[in-house]
Amino acid sequence: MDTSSSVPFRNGANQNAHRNPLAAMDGIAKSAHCGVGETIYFQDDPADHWYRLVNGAARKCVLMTDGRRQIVDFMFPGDLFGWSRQDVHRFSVEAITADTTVARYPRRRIEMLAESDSEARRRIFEEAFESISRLQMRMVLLGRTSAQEKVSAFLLEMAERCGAGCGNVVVLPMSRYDIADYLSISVETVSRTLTKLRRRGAISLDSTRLVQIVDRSALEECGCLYA
Amino acid sequence: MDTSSSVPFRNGANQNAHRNPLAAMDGIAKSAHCGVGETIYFQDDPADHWYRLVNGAARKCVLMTDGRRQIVDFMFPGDLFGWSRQDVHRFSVEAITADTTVARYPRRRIEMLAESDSEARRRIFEEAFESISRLQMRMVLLGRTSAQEKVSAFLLEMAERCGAGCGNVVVLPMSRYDIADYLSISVETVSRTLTKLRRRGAISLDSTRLVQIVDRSALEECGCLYA
DNA sequence: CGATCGTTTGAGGTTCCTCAACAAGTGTGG
DNA sequence: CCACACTTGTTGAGGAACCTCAAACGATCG
Repeated sequence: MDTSSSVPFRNGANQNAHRNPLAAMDGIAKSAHCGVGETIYFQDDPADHWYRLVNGAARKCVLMTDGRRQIVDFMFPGDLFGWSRQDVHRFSVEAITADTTVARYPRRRIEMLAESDSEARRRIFEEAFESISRLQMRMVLLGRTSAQEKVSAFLLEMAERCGAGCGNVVVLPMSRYDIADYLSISVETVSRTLTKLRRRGAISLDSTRLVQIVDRSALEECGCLYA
Repeated sequence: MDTSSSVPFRNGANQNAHRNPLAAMDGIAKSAHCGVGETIYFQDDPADHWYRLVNGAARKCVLMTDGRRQIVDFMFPGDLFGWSRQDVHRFSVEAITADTTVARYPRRRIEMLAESDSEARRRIFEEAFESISRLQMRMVLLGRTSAQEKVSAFLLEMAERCGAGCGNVVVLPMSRYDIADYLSISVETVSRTLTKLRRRGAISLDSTRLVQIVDRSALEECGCLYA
């Protein structure tokens, strides 16, 4: 937990240019490699940069006054984050995997770009709407009452967002603790629920982080309750 | 529940021009008065209009396949809603109070406005970020485990968003059922929790819909756990 | 090799959901 | 005007789901 230290940013170009509304600015973007648990930006840091995840995975979290942690979102390659209407970030973002790479864009320059380039502007807008859409879907997920529904929906979401190929094999980059804080249930319940899903034949757990969706409809029955 | 019928929109200008990034378009906006329970737009309706709540209150909801309803957000005067990256709305919006008034703006015209008017564009952006910010805060709220925390946070949110004057008197426009579906707890628990808060002297319930915050710090202790 | 972390499983306790009943308020029709 | 149905809100009892505490195991790392 206390391994967190701020990430040093370096100049450099980025790969992963697909789905990147800020591609025109990649020349001046600074990129950084982060170790596991390293903080990309802290809660209450000045919000004068936007970020784009180039590689790896990251978590966006809040720390409560009572010590509990909540994960608001996970970030995967291509995701844009760090925008804010406020002057400071209301969440902190930490790298999850060892090979995490982030590109950092100056907020002022982004605003200039959005002012001058209507195509870039349109794509930034789309990205923002995408973010709203994902948040609302996630809200529906969190609204689920039972742990089974939550975990099932989580697995389907991960298969969608970071699944390999066919979409039925998921390598989870995050720990059970992260999943628990993301779904607002206890670690033990996450673990128990996964075992239960495995016993039922809905998934197979080849290793702790490697989940294979065997019976997708069984998961959807639990976790995909909105029409 | 089945009183819902689509709202007939009429031409007309709007009051409540404060905090309205679409003020320039009010001339062509159509406004409508809605009765209690009337639907402003349905889930899966084509998303070719934006809306702004002029008066009253509304709820944005999803209907699950198992019959449960979830309320994603409440809308109050000034709030902009109905935008979507998709072609169809993913939620439905229904009026809560009898005196609800909504202004409807054609999406295509909004896009034109955003293209030509940089000030309007900036304000639309701000409104979108505000929406994201509120959604994330709400996610933190939903992540709360106990019913007390949820209800406390809810009351504080309502005092903020639709409180009268000093911010300690709240006239709730929504029913206990709405609150339950908003917080993802049962109606009975909402009712029980409110009585418990009243017995503790944190609030007073002058009538079922009229809540007065007596001991704000007691609520904040429960419901405002993020720093 | 010991220490720490992540994961899983068990036992007990608490919270909340479900079912049920009841009271108060509202609208309708006779 | 009252009887009636219906909606909304409150309270109680029982049971299920989940949280907390605890212990054990494997993996990783210094």
